[in-house]
Amino acid sequence: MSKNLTSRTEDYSKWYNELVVKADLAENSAVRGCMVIKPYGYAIWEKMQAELDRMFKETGHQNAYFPLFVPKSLFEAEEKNAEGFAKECAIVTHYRLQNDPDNEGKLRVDPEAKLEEELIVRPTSEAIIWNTYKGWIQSYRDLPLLINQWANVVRWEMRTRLFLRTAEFLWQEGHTAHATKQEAIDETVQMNDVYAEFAEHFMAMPVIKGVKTESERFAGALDTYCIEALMQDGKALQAGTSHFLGQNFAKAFDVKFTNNEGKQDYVWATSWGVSTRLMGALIMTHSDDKGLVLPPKLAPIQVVIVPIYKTDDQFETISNVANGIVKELRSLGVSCKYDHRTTHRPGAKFAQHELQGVPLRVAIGPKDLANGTVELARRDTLTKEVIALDGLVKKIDALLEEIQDALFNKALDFRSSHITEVETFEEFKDVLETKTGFISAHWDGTAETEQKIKEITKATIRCIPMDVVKEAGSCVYSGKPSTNKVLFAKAY
RNA sequence: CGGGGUGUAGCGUAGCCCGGUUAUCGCGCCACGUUUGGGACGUGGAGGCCGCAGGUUCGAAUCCUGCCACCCCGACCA
Repeated sequence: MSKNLTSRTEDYSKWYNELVVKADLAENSAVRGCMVIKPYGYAIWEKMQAELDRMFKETGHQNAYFPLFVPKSLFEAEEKNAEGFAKECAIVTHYRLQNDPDNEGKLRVDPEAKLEEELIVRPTSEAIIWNTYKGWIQSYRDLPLLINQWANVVRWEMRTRLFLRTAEFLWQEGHTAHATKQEAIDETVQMNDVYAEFAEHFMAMPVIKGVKTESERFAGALDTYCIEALMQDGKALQAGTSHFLGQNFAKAFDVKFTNNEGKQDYVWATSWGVSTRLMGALIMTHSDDKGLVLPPKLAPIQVVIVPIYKTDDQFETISNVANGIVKELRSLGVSCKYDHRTTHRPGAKFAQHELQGVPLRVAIGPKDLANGTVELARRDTLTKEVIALDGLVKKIDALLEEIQDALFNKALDFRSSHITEVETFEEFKDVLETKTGFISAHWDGTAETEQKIKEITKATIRCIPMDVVKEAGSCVYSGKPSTNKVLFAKAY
């Protein structure tokens, strides 16, 4: 099992390098904490993007694009939001370079080219988007406005972590405007559900849907809904969030509309997002020591065929068989690659495809040609069997579904066995130390208790689950009355 | 910004304490040959401002000073 994967990249550098490299572009690197996503890793992101995008459109959303730069005056308009992000902003102050008179061959910032107003590189786009919406919304007939943006954002974190907290990351951010409070709340919950469905159905990653406590809430939101996943090392990961913003942004950016009674009102808002952090989640949910394990629905290549041969004649015959299989699989919508490289031996190819997490591998050699068989190997169980070439394609099609389910069930079993109900603080600390995972415990609802528990144990309240059972109890820390249990965990 | 650690070839490293031939080894890379059912083997080859800048010395990867970068632990973190 791969533990503490992202903070110990050196241990996994071999296969991490297949996906991504940490940026190291210059000696005095300003791009520190960013990442270069290599083609194979990006192909996984594209698969995720495509499915999410389809789900957004099925729920009535459209894509649009807004500027990278946010003028400071706009950024500061919604106070809580600005305050929340102020400490992690990259700021553009100048627009021109010039030759450095004191340092030949070098450039310097032209002191004459100072911007009148600084531009903030978006850490999130609420400000620029709501400023734009102001001009788009006049009547209830313009609502709801359901827009999503695929973009990059920059958050200058003091400490970065590959995939989970990079200084620049790719994400999508949905920003919607509604005529009523209830409609906005419904949208917030709906999009959280979409995220949960994506995580479970495509990533094969079970998640817990819930609501954040006030202290974990998005800056400027009235409520933050989230999906929380559990990684193989027992730490929780916030995999997606959906925010009910109330009328905060509408008031800050003066976005009013005339309702069907002819009265002016501020619109109700939501925002929701998931990022390349999901790739970290995918890796840390399924991978093993041999490398990635990808669920078939997100694998850029679902089946790889490796030829084993001695002579050119054999290679040609095997290639004919392989190309036939490729054609058949593709007609079923299975993505398939025939690895006909002559520069690598079979063993090296096997290892590489395992590293890249290709769900199924077919090997064809002289023995198979003689017997009318192939060797079929599963990435998730690392098992292989020799089966008849006849019926192979059907078998593969069924097996891909089986693997998708098996991965989800394995992850679900792991999570189920790592949710522990505790009644006392001693138990709480003990489970955190020895067993890890989620802890379900009573909490008195105060930020003070939450803070104290965090200081003592480093565990935070991940969420109040949507399906929480109301039951009277007493707080695991303070002993004060509580109406329901909440989920704690150490988190990334 | 505090505490600790590390910088030597694309990657991983030895050498540093105690200065002295042409800077060590493995992986990877290139050429040729033999190979090919789980990361092949042999022979040959390429690749180094030893993090940067000063200093001490006949001589510095090694000693001294300053700087820079990275990693880990904190602080911070929709």
